[in-house]
Amino acid sequence: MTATRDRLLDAFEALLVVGGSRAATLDAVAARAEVSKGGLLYHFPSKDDLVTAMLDRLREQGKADVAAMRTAPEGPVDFYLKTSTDTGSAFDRALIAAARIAQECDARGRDALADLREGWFLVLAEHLGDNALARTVQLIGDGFYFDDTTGLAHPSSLEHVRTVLRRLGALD
Amino acid sequence: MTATRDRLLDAFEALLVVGGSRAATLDAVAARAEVSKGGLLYHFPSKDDLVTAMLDRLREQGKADVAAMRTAPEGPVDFYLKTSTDTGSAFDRALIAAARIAQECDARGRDALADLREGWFLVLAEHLGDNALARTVQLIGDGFYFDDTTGLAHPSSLEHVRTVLRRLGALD
DNA sequence: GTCTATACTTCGATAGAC
DNA sequence: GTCTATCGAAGTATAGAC
Repeated sequence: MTATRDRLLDAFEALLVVGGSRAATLDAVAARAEVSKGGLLYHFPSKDDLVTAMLDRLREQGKADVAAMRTAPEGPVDFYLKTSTDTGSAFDRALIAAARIAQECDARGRDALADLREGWFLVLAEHLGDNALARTVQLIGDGFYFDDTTGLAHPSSLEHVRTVLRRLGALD
Repeated sequence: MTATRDRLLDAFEALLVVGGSRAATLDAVAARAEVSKGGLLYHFPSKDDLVTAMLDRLREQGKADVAAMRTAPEGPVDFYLKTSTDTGSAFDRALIAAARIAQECDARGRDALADLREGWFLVLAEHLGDNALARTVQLIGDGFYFDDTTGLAHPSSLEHVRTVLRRLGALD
């Protein structure tokens, strides 16, 4: 049954998002997924395995996101900005969870995020035909992302950024 | 003697930067500051007190940074961008340490960062006379900051951003 | 102001029943 | 595939000597 497995990964991500790395203990994950700790450790023999599986799932979601970004009707830039601010989606939750892991200076978390960012950058650079502009847009997305993960998000920021990117011809 | 106190705060910050929240245990802080755990707990009766003191010191450094930003010869925008990427300064270390705390969903860490950001934003908005542009510059700084805290920084990013901001007239 | 020794809790992980 | 019981290590904090 893969249902329990995914429920455990969901619980792990949710705890990372809400309380950070210290809050995402095996006890807490098991309790949230309504499984005993023994049950958890059957699916993931160690906490490292839990982290790895979570990041693997994120990579899958990331591939789908990049594909959607390429064909988005509103264009890749606006799609990228919106998903950088969108809070609540499963992908967003997985992304924030990975950031918590990366903040513990875990190389796997950092690598997973780096690969995702590489995928987004390629699409942005190809669409804009301008590496400096693409990198700037990516940094703005990182900024949204940081603000989200830290609870610093400002409601009007997205519209402000759109205004400025229109001036640069990066957005319709 | 305030020397030991500051050495303990330095050690706490350094451990947060290098290894994240889980690595910054009282044992590790005491060892790094070359003090016994009992010695540490004399200065900071609980870990919460250690966090509070660290954030208080950050606020002091933050006031000085905003003041320097106002009078920087290169202008506040370039000053802000540079300090957002500058790794290694005491202020930068304190800032990253606060981000680690904020990532554990600690309200004090989030509030300290929010206040700092408010200070920077006011200077940017006043200098640029354009809230949308100021918010965009701030997000770019947040992006640099996120990349630094996660080990995702890209060496050419600062020059790329300068290129784009010159197009916008936000930089000489 | 700093140390050692120790109490108490929580964490990650193992063993074995069902 | 899931549970209970338990272990050893590590975490925070206290007590009391110096």
